Amino acid sequence: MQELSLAEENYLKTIYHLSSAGQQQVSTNAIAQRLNTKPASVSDMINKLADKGVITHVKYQGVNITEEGKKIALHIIRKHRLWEVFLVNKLKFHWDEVHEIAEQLEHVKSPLLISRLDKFLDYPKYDPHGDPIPDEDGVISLKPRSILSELEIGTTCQLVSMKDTGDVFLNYLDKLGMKIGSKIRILDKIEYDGSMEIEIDHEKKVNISRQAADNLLVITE
Amino acid sequence: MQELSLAEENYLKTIYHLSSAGQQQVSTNAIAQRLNTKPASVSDMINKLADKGVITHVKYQGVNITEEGKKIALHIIRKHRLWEVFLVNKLKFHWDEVHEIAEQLEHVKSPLLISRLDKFLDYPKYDPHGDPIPDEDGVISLKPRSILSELEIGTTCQLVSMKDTGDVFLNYLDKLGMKIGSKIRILDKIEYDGSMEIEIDHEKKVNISRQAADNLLVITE
DNA sequence: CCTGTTTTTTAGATTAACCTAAATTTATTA
DNA sequence: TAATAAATTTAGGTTAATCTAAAAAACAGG
Ligand SMILES: [Mn+2]
Ligand SMILES: [Mn+2]
Ligand SMILES: [Mn+2]
Ligand SMILES: [Mn+2]
Repeated sequence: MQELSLAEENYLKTIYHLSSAGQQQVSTNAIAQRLNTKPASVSDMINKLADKGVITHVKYQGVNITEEGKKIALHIIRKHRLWEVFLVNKLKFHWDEVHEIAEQLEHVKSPLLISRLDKFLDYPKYDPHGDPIPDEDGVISLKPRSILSELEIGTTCQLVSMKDTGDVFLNYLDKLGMKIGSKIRILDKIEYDGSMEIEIDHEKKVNISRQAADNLLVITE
Repeated sequence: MQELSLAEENYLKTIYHLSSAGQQQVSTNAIAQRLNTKPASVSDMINKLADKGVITHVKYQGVNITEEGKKIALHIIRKHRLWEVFLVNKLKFHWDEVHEIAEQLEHVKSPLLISRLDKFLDYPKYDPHGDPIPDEDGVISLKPRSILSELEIGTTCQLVSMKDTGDVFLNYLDKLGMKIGSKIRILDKIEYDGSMEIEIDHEKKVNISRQAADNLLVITE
């Protein structure tokens, strides 16, 4: 995998995001807008990235990211999202404060650092915004999400998002120590009212109502 | 405090290190050697840094770092050393693997990040190489080091280095879970043989011999 | 399907951080 | 102390990443 400069990495990541959002073909103007640069600067960079084989380009017709480019972009995205998890879960930042810092941290180069960080964070699958974290090979395994209340006793899963995003509910989850990325094991389900006894992050055991469990989206591992 | 570029930060840090090692005046060649650049490049950068007021320079006579420059340099060094502590204590890197990574991480800009990291690491005073970590104001409080065996019962201190650096001793400490930066509280001293009962990092209680305690250098807080 | 508007590229500059080679200053030592 | 050697600076150039202004191509509405 090639070594790209910081600027090249930011361009490539932006092109990846734009191409997986809209339809492949990414326009010069769209890139310029995202990166707060001028279209002329983008044209320059497009040539450089095309020379390196991470995108293809037909004059006046936008760019496409190549397989190699996609792999590199996903590797940067992996680093970005892992650092975001670190900032929120370990350093206690709020999820809306971490993007800019991760934007810097994602460029740190070290073969070992990210795998150690991944382990330290206990191999999270989603970042604090609920976006999936690609694996070491750049693969995003977007397993279908389940509603917590529908899972069986004994199942282990990871919280990925909430249906109800109201303050009251989020505060309640906060009090329980539950956040996106938390590992949940279902210890028991009470037939009477549908409430559940669960274990959060291998440490805390709590009871949650049927109503709460209906609003928690998780993936099973 | 000014915003310096990555290259400027590396130059300034190098100048600080060279000037606090030898006598103030730092030569162009010495800087070039440290940074693996050419003297001509150093001359360029010297002008830039002098313009910004972080060093002073008299042609053909080397540079001196100013008070402002010192403060900035110490701030970068603080970040470098805190990241080193993170890499060793949290990500389980060995102390001789972390320098290059910290060399990159030290340049991440965020007002909050470092104070949160400092807290997360429990306000370490020394990095994994035994070098002191400057505080937020860039002050290094190099308290005199004591020998553990000479402290009183009830004292809390932090391990900063070992007199005996032989493998056997270091392995023994490793087994006890004791490393540079560990907090040690003296629970009891046995008059009979001078051995001590201590608590390591607020969790583990162990007994160490007089001989071991004689070889542990600590600072009291 | 022509023509005005938008998009994209090209041309030409600038700034930061380097370099080599040559000039200049300082240091050494015969 | 004069000349040789070493250190430092200057001159001139390169590459990466940006910009403005102008040219060229594509698009779109009548
Ligand atoms: Mn970035
Ligand atoms: Mn995110
Ligand atoms: Mn550095
Ligand atoms: Mn160190």
